This record gives sequence, C-alpha cells and structure tokens, in this order.
Amino acid sequence: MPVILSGDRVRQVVATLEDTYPDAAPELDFSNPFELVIAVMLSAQCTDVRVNLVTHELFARYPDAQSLASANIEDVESIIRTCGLYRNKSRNAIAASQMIVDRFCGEVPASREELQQLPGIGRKSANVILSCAMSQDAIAVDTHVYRVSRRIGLSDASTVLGVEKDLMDATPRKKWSQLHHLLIFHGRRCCKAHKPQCQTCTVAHLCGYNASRNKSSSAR
DNA sequence: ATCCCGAGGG
DNA sequence: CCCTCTGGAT
Repeated sequence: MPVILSGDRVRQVVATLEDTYPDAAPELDFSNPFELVIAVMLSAQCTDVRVNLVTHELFARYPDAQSLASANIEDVESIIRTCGLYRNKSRNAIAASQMIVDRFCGEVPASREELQQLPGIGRKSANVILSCAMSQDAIAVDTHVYRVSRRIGLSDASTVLGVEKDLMDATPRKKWSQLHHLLIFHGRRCCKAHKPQCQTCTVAHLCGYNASRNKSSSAR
C-alpha cells in the first residue's frame, strides 16, 4: 500500500535530507556542455571517480566536439577502456561529436528532444545536462531517484516518466536540481537497493517502506 | 558475488 | 517488459 506524502510532508522530507547531506552536489562537475555530454555518456555502469580520471585524459587530447568528431576510435577506446562498456561508449562519443558538429553547428543543443538525438544520450542523461550545464530545471530520474522516491512515498508510479512527473509536481521548480542530488545521495549512502540502512535513516519516521520492513521482520 | 547516478534494442 | 554491453571496486 503506497504512501503518498502531502505537500507539507514532501517539504519535510526534503528539509531533512538537506540537513542530512549538506554537501549533496553532482560528482560529475562539468559546466562545459560538451564535456558534460561526454562525461555523462561514459558514466553508465561506472563510478564517477573513474569517469573524472578518463575524461581528464580524453579532453586533454580532444578538447572539443570538432576534435573528438575526427578522432580515431581505437585511440578513444584505449583512453576510456577502464570504465566499462567501452565499445559502445567510444562509438557513441565520436558519433555524438559528429552530430554536434554537422547537425547542431558545433553547439551542444539546449533542448531535451535534441539532446536525446545524440547517440548514447537518453532521457536521464539529457536531464542531467540540462540542469547541470544549461541552467534549465529538470529532474534526472536514475535508478537511485526511482527507487528512493517510491520507497519514501514521493511517487507510486511504476515508470521513470511517472516518477519524474510526480517529483516535479511535488517540488518547486527551483528545487528540482537539489532534490535530484539529495535523492541520489540518500540512495547511495543509505536507501540502498538490497540492504537499506533503515536503522540510521533520517527519514525513516516518514517512510512507509521502513514501516512495512519492520512489520515483516518482527513477524518472523 | 554484486553493484556502479544507462542506453538501445527486441 | 526483457536482454545485452563492460571493467573495476568492494
């Protein structure tokens, strides 16, 4: 039985998480749109620490879309090899750069629809780019945001789009980006997929998921 | 073993 | 909905 929080309780959850994670911020810290496009693309199934390492080397050699567009794919592969899925990522990074150059006149497009035309950029990555490098308000729903939102009752939707909409409806536009990072931090540090740390969770008292876990564990 | 702030394709 | 692509960290 899902628990949908009222506006007041949403604010309470956000305020509590804000207090819990005062340093919540994107770990992929690129304000240059092109760099963020590539960094986000590389981040699938890979830690951000590693993305920061390989992008440092990658951008030293290919600083912009023009140079990466004409890069040798084997060179790109050798640079990003250690972050997994490297064949797809290399092909996509080059193809996306080429598309930026000859379809978008060398500028990273600033709409979600256009960003999603870039190979390797889906809805989640497009929203990250918009909110972190384009000063646009968007909520990127990744696996953490999805899982945490459903557990603590910010949404009972069963699709990424549904959760995204519920979060946008429940939160003032100017707080979307912050909410996104708070939920990711909470999902990584506490509200984990398999062993959630409900004992130390600062919003457990607001959380129906925690209540149902307590009930089922004390019942056996 | 299991998980990483996914995307594309069937 | 499902599956596959990948190496590294824990």
